[in-house]
Amino acid sequence: MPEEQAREELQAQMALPMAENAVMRVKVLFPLPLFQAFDYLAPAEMGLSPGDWVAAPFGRNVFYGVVWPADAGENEEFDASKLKAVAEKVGAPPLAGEILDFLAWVAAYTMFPLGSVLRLSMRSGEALAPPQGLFGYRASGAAPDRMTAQREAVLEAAGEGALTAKELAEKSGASEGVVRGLAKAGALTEERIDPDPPFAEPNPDAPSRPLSPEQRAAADALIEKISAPSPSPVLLDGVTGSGKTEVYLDAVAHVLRTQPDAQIVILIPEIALTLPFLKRIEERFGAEPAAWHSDISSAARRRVWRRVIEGNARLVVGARSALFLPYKNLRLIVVDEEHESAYKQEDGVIYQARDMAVVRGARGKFPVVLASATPSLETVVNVDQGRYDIVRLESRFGGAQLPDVRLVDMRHDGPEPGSWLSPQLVDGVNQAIGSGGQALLFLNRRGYAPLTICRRCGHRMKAPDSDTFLVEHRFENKLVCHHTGFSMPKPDACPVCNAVGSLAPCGPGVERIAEEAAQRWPNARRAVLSSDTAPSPSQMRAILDLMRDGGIDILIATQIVAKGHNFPNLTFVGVVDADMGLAGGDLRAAERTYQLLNQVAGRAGRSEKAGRALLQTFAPETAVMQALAGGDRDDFLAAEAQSRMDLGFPPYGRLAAIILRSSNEKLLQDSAIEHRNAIPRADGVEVWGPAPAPFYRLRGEARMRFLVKTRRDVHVQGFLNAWLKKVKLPGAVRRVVDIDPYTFL
DNA sequence: AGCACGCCGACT
DNA sequence: GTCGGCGTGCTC
Repeated sequence: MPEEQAREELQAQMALPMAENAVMRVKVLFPLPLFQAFDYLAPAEMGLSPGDWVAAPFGRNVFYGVVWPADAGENEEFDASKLKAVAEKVGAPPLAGEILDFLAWVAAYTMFPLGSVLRLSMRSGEALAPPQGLFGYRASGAAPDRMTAQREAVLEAAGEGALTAKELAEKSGASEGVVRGLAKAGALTEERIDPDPPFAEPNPDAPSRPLSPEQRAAADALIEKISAPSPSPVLLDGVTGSGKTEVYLDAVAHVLRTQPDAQIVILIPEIALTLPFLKRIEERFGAEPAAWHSDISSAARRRVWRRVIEGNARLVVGARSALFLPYKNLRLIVVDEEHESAYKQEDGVIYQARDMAVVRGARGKFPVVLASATPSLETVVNVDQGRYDIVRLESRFGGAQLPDVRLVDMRHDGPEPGSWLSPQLVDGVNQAIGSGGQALLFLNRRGYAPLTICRRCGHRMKAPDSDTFLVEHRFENKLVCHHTGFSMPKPDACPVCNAVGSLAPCGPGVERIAEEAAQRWPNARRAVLSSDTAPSPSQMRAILDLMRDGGIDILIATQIVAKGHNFPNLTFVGVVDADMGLAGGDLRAAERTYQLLNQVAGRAGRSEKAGRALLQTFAPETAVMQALAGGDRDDFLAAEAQSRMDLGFPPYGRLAAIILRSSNEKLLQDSAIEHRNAIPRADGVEVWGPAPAPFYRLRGEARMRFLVKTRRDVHVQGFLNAWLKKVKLPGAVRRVVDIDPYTFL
């Protein structure tokens, strides 16, 4: 066994006093779900230090890992006979800067294994392997001995840069054999091509539209704040349509200009928004930024990862996972739409990317800019308490007016039975399309009806392996579970009482609103936009472009429409069910409703045309609805803050959820009881549960939940560690800790 | 994450 | 009598 041999050799060397043959011990962390790094032997001449990449035998495999810093005060002595040797040092640049510290912090905070957190930084599996030999061909200028039509076509196709045989064959229509033949004949020269071509340098001074005086002032204020020696995070608070993107891009330009080695990442919440956003960045800086999200190809992933760790990708735009890339010299993070719940990662390592961005900035002593038109309460409180700075941008760009937002009290002014649109809403649409404008009907619910109920026995149609109601999708004649993706044809008879034709749709989805719109406005050009009608980004783009260009009179849409789109001719927005997000006891429900509806209403009147929005609600007196109608965001936030303070909820207290799940219900219940019996007594801590999680059964698994609420000064992780280490988990029960839970599912 | 070790049901 | 199910535990 070469491994054993290597170890024996190293151990033999240890006995020798010569320094150049000395063996040292290093800690190696693997991207596996393990809580600690493991000790290895390595020859001193390998010159390993923390952050270096190595390959090391672990169990029966050899894995890539990272040399990890030794714990402070760790024993210097070690038993070499128990240690294996590092297999090799990998020729990739080391993890540098704040990242090791940051990863350790995230692991301790989220309570996930350190190795799992490291994996977030290694999401390009093959990036550490030596680059595959990739050869390309270019014309040598020499003519081949014999010329044929196909050879001619290939030489014609060979251009400035080297192209692979495959590319040349595709371009010329000849086979790869012809290409190789020409290379052999000396008419094409073969050369290695870089599988990871570098990113073009962004130009901070590329020609761009000048900022308005207000934008200029905001950009200057932002630049001043981020240039402080030890900058605080800055909230860039700008109403929809104020051009805050241009403002923070100006700050990005400043960093690019003044720090020639600096890297910058802009985090955005939605992958669907990436393409148009990338184009915008490219226009501003005259170069394509490095894009990172879960959907990119493995080749692109590898390229970005390598260029990022080398420090050669200076501007990265990405989804939340881009925060964990191994930047060589990260100097600025921008979190766009910081209030978006998409920043909360819910599978694997559970984290809040916006909050972790702030942590990474603090560890690396660089600025973090949080941008939003409707900042989260957490961020606003951080500003009020002086932990964050703020820059405000108050007026809409180009003289556009904020829409006039009013409420329809559904208790008195609701629609006729069998209809979902109140007379006022119908009137709003009529006025808009009658005067050559466009209307948007917003309902954040896919499908035709959210619930199907048997009129005879009262049975509600549920997914077979989950506690979720099936949503009718009439276009496809299916019943669909929106949580698990289960779907079935809509049955003719009730599966419980067998009554034929008794299954009745309850409540509206966008498809049902579309049906009503078709009856009311048969001559208008209508379209439905949801993830069902536009499953791919390009289909979505097509509908949005059609809307922008005036090809649609009435658009019926879910929240897809809320962000980042500009419809210059949209003059009316009707919100079918403004109360929808308020049900369900989520502590951020009101805040999210405010953010979403404010954003939707803000779609109207983005150019010179005045806009109007009507919100149908059964609770017009609530603080959210009053804030939406009166436009006083600060009053609303103050009311929200007060109620969270009264309840001791975040940001005035801390929350954590423990979720136990298992397909073995008996084991799950026993384990839940065992957990309850082990809850330690602690000052300033309340534990609720065990309670069945909402959707108790999901994909055949049952789930129980504990909710922990503590005072802000309590170290929740310490409490949880003390508690959870007392309970041994049966293998069939999975346990997940969610620090700062958003949804309690 | 892998992978082995270890105890209980249907097969050559 | 064995093959193999996946529950449990370990990897420097």
